[in-house]
Amino acid sequence: MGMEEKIMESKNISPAVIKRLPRYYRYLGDLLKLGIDRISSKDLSEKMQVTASQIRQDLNNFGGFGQQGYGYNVEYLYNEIAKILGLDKDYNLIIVGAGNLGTAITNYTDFAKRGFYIRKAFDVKPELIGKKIGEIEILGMDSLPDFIKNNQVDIAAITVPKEIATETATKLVKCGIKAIWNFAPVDLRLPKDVIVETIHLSDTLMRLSYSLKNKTSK
Amino acid sequence: MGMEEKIMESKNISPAVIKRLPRYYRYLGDLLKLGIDRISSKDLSEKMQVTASQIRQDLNNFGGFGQQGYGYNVEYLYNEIAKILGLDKDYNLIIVGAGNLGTAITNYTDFAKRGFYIRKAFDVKPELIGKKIGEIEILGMDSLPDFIKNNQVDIAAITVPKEIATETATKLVKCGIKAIWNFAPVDLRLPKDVIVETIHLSDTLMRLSYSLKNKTSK
DNA sequence: TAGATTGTTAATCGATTAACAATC
DNA sequence: TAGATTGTTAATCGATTAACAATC
Repeated sequence: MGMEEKIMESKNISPAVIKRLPRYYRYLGDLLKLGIDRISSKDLSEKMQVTASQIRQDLNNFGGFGQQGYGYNVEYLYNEIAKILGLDKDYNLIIVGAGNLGTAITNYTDFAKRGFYIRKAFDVKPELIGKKIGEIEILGMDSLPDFIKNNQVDIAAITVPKEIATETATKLVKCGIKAIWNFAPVDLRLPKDVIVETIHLSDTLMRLSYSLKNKTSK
Repeated sequence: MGMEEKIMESKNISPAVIKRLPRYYRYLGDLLKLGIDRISSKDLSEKMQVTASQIRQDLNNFGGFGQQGYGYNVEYLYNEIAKILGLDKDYNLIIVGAGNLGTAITNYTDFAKRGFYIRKAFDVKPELIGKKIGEIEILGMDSLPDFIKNNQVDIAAITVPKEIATETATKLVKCGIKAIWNFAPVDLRLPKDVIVETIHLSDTLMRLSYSLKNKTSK
C-alpha cells in the first residue's frame, strides 16, 4: 500500500483544487507574517470564506498535514503547499513582446520574490532592441532560438499583439518551450505537453459589465 | 407565463455560464470577421473544444437564439451576447495607481474598442501628478473624490501595491464606486453591492509551476 | 417533404458539504 | 483524561452531457 502510493505520485488532483492552492498559500503567508503558528480548518475557513470541510478535503489530496485536536502548523503547511506548487525551486522566464504589458510584467519585482526570474525580453521592433527594462535587456526576435538553446528557459510570457500571438506561440514551442504564460486574448492550441496559462483581461472586464448591468436592472 | 418571464428578468444564471460568455463572444467575433454568417452548435463546439450540448444549454439560459434545422445566425448571436454582457453601452474607467501595470492598462487601446474608456489615472506620487499616459492625465489621489463626484465613473481599476490595495478600495467605495477591477494580489472584502473582479497574476504563475512540476515528474 | 438542428428534459458526472469515528 | 479537531466516508448539490421530440 505504501509502495503503491509512492509509485503513482500524482493521483489526479481535480482542477478546482489546484486553482485554490495559491489562495491557501497566500493566506498562510499572511498568517505566518502575523506570527500565528497554528490554525484550525474552522478558523481558516472563516478567514477565507469557504467551508472547513473544503479546506480539509483539499489538503488531504496531498497528505495529512494536520493533527487531530490541534489543527495545522502554519509554517509547516505553508512550506508544504510551496512544495506542492513547485515554489521550492527557481524558474527562468522570458518576456516575448516588450510593449506596455511586457514592460509592466518585467518591472513587477514581486514575481522574483517567489522564484520567478525574468531573464530577457524579446521584441521585433528595431528601436527597442538593445534597450533595457530596468535591468532586463531587450533582444531581437532573431536571437530567440539561440537564447533558448543556450539557456534554460522554463516559462515564456507572451505579451505580443493578438494578431501574432499564435505564430509567436508556435515559434516558442518549436524552440522547445514547455510552459507559456499567455496574455494575448486568444486560445492557444498547442501540443499537449506544452502547458498554457492564459490571462484574458478583456474577459474579466466583460464579466464586470455583465454584473453591473444585472445589478442596476434589479 | 410570458408575463412572469418579463418580471424576473435575471433568473439566476450560474457563474460557470457567465464565465463562458466572453469566450463565446470572442469566437463569434472571429467568425463574423471571417464572413461566416451561420453556425451550428456542433460546428462551434468543434472550434471551441466544448460539447454542442453545453453551447445550447448555455445560450438557452438567455433565450432561444437559434433555429431548428439551421443553427445560429452569427451576427445576430454576436449582438445578443454583446447585449447580455452589457457591451451595448459605454463605460468610464479610472486607473488608481499609475505604476507599470496601471500604465500598461491605460495604454492598452483594445478596451476602448469594446466601449471601456479610461478617463483619468490617479497616483500618490507627486512626480507623476500632472504627467500623462498617452492622452490620459494623471491626477493626485486628493482629486479622486471630486472627480468621482463630478463625473460618472463606472469602473475603477486598482493597480496600486498590495500593501495599500485594501485601503484604496475602501476609499473608492466611500466615493461611490460600484465596480472594481482589482489587480492587487489581495481578496477585497467589500459591501455586497460593490462588484469586484480580481486578476491574480501570481496565482496563474503558481499554477504554471505546479503543472511544470507534475509533468516532469511523470 | 426530408434532413438538420434546435430547445429541453433526463441521466451522469464531478465537486462541495455534512457527519462522525479516529486520535492527538 | 476530556476536548478539540482532523481525515475520510457518505450525502447533497450543481454542472455537464446525452438523448430526443419539436420544428424549421
